[in-house]
Amino acid sequence: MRNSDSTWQRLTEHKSKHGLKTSGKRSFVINYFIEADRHFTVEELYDEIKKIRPKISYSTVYRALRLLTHCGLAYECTFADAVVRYEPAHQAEHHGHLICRRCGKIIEFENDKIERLQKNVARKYGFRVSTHKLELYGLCKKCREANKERRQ
Amino acid sequence: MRNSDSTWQRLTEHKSKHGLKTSGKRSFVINYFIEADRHFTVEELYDEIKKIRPKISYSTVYRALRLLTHCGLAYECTFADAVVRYEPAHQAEHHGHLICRRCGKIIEFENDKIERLQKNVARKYGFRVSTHKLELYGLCKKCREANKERRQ
DNA sequence: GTTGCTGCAAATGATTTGCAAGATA
DNA sequence: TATCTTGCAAATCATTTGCAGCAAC
Repeated sequence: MRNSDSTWQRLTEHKSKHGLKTSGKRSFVINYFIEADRHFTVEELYDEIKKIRPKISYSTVYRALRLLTHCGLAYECTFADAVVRYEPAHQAEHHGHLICRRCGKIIEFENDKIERLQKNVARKYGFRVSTHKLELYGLCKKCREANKERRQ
Repeated sequence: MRNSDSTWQRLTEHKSKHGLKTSGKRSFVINYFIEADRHFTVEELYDEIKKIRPKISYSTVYRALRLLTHCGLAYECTFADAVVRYEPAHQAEHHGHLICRRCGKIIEFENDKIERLQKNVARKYGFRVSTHKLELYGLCKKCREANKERRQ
């Protein structure tokens, strides 16, 4: 399912719809993001790409991410640290995030039951839900243990 | 429960702990926010306050909101429009938001079942959850009806 | 050849901060 | 009097944009 033909199809459509040309640099950024299939801050993405293709500029990374957002292949997501991150859209659609407040680790999860309950709640208020965002903040196992040790 | 003595107690503690003095302007902003008991962007809060106390500056509003955040009486929350909002802490702790993508209306809700399921999921991954954030985006009843009318 | 893409530097917008003057303790 | 608070303007930070030169069609 992931990064399926439909991803590339959507890109092609977007390209022809907006009269875009193909460019090696932009393609590289887009591919890198899609293949990595995980969260990035702009800085993280730029730094990783710079190691491989040092001539790609910050602007190009920004512009590629904006393109991905516009054609629905990436979502902006802002966790509690107020830093903007981008995540592959197929991931964003049906999952929540577990975020460790100490080490910053981010785990994704899915849960149909929660989703069904969300829809019920929404209906009660006359809403129809199209997307949702669920973030659970706390401490992961490692960090809880690390905290314990420090206290001893 | 809301805006109980403990709110003012926490403010007093924070004041003495950090050697703050009492100032009419800062108190006004803090009071206004706490009594209003709802979400604000900085701009919204500033604009409303300016009507009543025109001599209060943007900086003062910013500084008051930072103070409230630091002593745990307000939370920053960023919905999908990427605009920073502040909300009273007692509200943030146990509820989700329903957000209409068309008119921007924000409704709060609580749901124990969802919370319990969240804790279960977290446990499965070794996490202990301290706070959570649940946002459901969609269309409210009014906006769905408005959309229908336009289509006819 | 026309139009899009890129890097750079400059612009923008939100937020923070330094500082001098005013207010509180 | 000593220290905190305030408004203003300047600084900062992330992000966007104008433009001249390069690249794709």
